Amino acid sequence: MNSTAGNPNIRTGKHRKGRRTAAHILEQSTQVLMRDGYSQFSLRRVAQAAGVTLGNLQYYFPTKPDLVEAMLVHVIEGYVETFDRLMAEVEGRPEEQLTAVLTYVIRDLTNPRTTVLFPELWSMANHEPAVQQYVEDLYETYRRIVAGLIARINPRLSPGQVRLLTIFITASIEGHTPFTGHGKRWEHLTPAIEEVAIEAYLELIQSGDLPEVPDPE
Amino acid sequence: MNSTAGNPNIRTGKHRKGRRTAAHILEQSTQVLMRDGYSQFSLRRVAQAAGVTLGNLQYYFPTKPDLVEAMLVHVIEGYVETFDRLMAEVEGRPEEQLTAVLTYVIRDLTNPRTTVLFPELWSMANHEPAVQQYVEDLYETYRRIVAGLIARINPRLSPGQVRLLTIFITASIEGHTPFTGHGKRWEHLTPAIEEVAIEAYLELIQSGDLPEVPDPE
Amino acid sequence: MNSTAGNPNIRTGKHRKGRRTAAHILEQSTQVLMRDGYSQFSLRRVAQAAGVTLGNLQYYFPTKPDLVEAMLVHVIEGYVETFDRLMAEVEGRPEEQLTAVLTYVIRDLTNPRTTVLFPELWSMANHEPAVQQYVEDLYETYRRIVAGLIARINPRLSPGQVRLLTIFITASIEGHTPFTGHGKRWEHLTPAIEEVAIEAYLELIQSGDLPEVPDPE
Amino acid sequence: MNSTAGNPNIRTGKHRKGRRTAAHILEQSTQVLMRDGYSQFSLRRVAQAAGVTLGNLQYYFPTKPDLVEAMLVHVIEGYVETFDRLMAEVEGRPEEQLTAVLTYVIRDLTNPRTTVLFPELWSMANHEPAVQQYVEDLYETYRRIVAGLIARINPRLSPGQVRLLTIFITASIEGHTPFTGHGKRWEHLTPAIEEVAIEAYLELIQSGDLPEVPDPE
DNA sequence: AATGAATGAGCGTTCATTCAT
DNA sequence: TATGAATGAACGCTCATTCAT
Repeated sequence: MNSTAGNPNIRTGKHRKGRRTAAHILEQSTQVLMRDGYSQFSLRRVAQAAGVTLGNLQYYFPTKPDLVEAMLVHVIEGYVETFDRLMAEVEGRPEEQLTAVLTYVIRDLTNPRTTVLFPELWSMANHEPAVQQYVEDLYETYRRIVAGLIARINPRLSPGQVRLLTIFITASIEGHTPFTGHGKRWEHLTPAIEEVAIEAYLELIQSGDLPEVPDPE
Repeated sequence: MNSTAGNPNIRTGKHRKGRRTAAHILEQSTQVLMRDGYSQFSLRRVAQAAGVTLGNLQYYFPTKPDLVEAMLVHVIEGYVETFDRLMAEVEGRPEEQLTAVLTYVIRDLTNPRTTVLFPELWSMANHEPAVQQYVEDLYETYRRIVAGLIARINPRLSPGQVRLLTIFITASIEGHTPFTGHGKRWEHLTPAIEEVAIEAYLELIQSGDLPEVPDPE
Repeated sequence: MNSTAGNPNIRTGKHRKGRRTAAHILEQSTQVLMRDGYSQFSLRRVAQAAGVTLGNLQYYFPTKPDLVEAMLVHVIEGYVETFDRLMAEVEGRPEEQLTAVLTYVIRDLTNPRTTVLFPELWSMANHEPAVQQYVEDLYETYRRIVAGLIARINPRLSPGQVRLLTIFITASIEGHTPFTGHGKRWEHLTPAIEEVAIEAYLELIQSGDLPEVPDPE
Repeated sequence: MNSTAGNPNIRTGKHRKGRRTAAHILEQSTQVLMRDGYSQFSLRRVAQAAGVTLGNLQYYFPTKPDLVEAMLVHVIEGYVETFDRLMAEVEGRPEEQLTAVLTYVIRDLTNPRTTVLFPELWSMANHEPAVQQYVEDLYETYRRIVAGLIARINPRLSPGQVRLLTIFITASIEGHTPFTGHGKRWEHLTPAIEEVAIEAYLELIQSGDLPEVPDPE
């Protein structure tokens, strides 16, 4: 899957060298976003971080939105790939699989990249619909996995209830980012949070004690 | 309590007219932050939104950090006052009081102001320590209220367990902002989320089925 | 002599308090000029240095040129008064009087005020005719004293020769400011320069070995 | 010798066109400094004088200190080259060589560039150490030439005496700038000053009648 | 006599973008 | 592919000045 297939402005490189340059720019672009925040994110900073000239950067990513889009796709691809790998690895009963997935996600919040990047994405999504779309897509991928496992754990749940539980669980976990993320005041509580969260969520799924909600279309 | 007492650069106005101007700038400043995001937040935009000249804006808030700080204090004060009012109103058993507080907070996520402002604050906090401090202070105020109620609901919980539960519950709720907030895809699930969340949290508090964690100092 | 008699914009104060304020502003104004240079000299800085509000400063000195003019007059008055006092003190033969005057001037170059202020005045004079006029007046006062002594030391010199010698001697001394002034690399040579200079100048005056120049009008 | 070798921020142009633009900016920059003085010296004025956009000017000289430094180097290089040329031309006995050098310098004071630029440099040097350094370097180049000739004219002088005489002579000459420089009241005395000065200095050198001073290290 | 409030211009600087080479 | 050159707009900030209080 070519990640930037949708944008004809972006050059991902025809020769080997060009491909490497484009990939390197994307990597450094992400680093700049993490280090400086979107408010200080500029093409010049990215070019400097990547060690290329401004002109050359704009040969690959002609405009700022082009670069941002490509970077988003790049970042999100990384997470999607990780999910795919994770799902290929975990085996056993659905309870164990869900535990593995949620454990991974909760621990990943303490990864500096995740701690910084996701709040950045949430705020960007509030002002740029394109970003909102990409972020939603990533979360939907994640949620589909979780929803599948929930449905297998408790087959009596209606589709609407599965969806509700999925939203509740995944959103709750994301909420820890600014509090138990990397460098945050409560980072050291991560293991305990892990335990409490997973136990509470499994209990909630299994009990099925949920309000009825209309099924999602 | 004078909100800008700490910053001698900021002028809050000595005459009636000046006081109105300064207050008006702060309000419009918040609107600009909500509308455009921090990456597009500029003194010129704020001045235009407030209908004052750039020079006049900087007469009251000489530097951008000064304005941002004052705006943060202004925004946070609003939330703190709301908490105070809320706590003065709710009566009854601690279970009912906690239910009232959490219900309020969950519903408030669908307030456009909250939906937009908090992700902005989370990302800003990652790059500007001063912001991190202010945001932490706000959350700590909120958490102290929640912790007090939790301890009253289940007096057998150790201080460390109370703290753990408080972080878990408050962080989980915050996590819904990008998903059930104003204009978000799952906003319509807010009432159901409310129900699930509060029931689950109360159950968790009462059961006391928690890992042991060192008590906070 | 009221120093600012010529400028109707300037208020030097009617009551005692006002006079003190105006004088204090002038003093601090000079300090700012010395410390920051004319390129960084602003009404705001002067007001802050003087501990008065901008508005109050502009009550006394409505515009920047007004303040600069008053400050110049203030500074120059100081030097003129010093000359007057010096001439009242020195007695004896004209050679000794001249020696006393030149010694004073050469030593005064190492006064921080003189070291900094005069180059400032020279450069300002090149761009603002009003400054040029004031500076010329000061130097003319000084030169008249020197010229008088030279003429008494060697009465055979024509007026043109006296003038020539006066210019040569006074200009030569001024030239040491950037080299033997306060904090300058050759400041420690000041005593030796003093000796060489005065001996050479006296010899020159007494020998009368000078080109003929037209008498000054 | 590449004049801007020390500053990696400055672009001197890699293509023919860019080199011309950078050089043109430097020239016009000097003109603006002469015309308006450092207090009115701004990047916008320089850009306008050079007929380039502000953005383009800052492409070559990213900051104001960068431009000032480059301009200083440019100006000083001009004087150093002139000295070199002068020394290559003058022949004969050291007395004649010194006469040629001092004559040149005294006459050069009436050059508008010199008349205006040097007082500007002296005052700038009092507030910006970098300028002080550059100016000192220029004078040291000049002084070394003069010192060499003095030592040859009177070999019995100690190194300390040579140094003292050099400072005295060169400083004295510089002092005439604000008085006999271009457009100054006593400009017409330049030829007579020339005669008096050189004769007096030669006499002083040859007599060797000087205080003893410690030798310079 | 003094302060507070406001304007409008100009400053140094950074930026996204375009284009020629 | 990549660099160099250039533009024009916007940014945060400082300033001289005016005016009401």
